[in-house]
Amino acid sequence: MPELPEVETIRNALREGQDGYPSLLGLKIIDARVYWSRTLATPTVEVFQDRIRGQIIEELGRRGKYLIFYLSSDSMLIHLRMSGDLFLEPLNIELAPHHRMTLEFQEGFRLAFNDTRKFGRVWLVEDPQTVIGDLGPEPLDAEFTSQVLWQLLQSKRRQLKPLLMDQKFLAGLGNIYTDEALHMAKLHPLSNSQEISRTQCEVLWHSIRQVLKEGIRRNGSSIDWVYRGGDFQNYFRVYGRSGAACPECGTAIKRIIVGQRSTHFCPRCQPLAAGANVD
DNA sequence: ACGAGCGCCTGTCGGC
DNA sequence: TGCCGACAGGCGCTCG
Repeated sequence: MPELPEVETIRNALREGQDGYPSLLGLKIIDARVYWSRTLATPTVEVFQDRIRGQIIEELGRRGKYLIFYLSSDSMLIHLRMSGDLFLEPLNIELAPHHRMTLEFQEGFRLAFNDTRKFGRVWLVEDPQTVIGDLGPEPLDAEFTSQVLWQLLQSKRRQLKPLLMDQKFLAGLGNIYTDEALHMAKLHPLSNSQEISRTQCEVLWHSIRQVLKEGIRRNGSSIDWVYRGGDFQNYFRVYGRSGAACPECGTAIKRIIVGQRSTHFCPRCQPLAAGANVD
């Protein structure tokens, strides 16, 4: 489910403490339980439990959509994929149906990784780079300038939307924030990366950062059965709004499939460059 | 290099 | 009511 803003929201909540629970920083993991073994990308359940027991959470980080727990001697990375969620709960309550893994603390509560669709993954490794080493730039970092984006766009010849969602190209954008950024930048999702002008690239760079920052400011989006307090879903310009009026010009938002993903855009605000033939 | 198709999973929703 | 397909915030793989 989550994209960069949702992961950042979770990271902040776990780092600062929430709902009467303290920050996880400095806490010792006294036990780990895994209820769906494939949730663990590496190592095996037995090794995971053995290695993580007794380690202290030193820091909580994020890279793209990965949440990173820096522990005493290892790093644990979590990717929530489509339906994953993390929350704190008392040790004594009954296990919810979709809990895949829990970490227990001596303070009497646990961190639960709940993941209906079982796509989420957890890694325990010595070096986080072995998991996140191939990710593209971090979009909100100072080093990610419009010039960097420009050079990246020029180095590829690909449809804009799948390219922006490619985590090796740029880390953190998913289906929602890509559609939102492309609408803000007035670019068609199927436009080719090499057709983008330097000026359009500048606007796209700004739009990507704008939608991500607004998502974070609103604590992410809450959709369907997953509600964690964010309200960015109430401010979507195009995502999930096919048939509704474009906030800029009133034209009906269109929905097409691009790269096997639902794609929402305004056919008037986001025209395809002449020559290409797509609705 | 690029894009399409499929697999991985469970659940919800709308149409008939 | 029941069934059935479409669809869901992701990503890795294979195949042209």
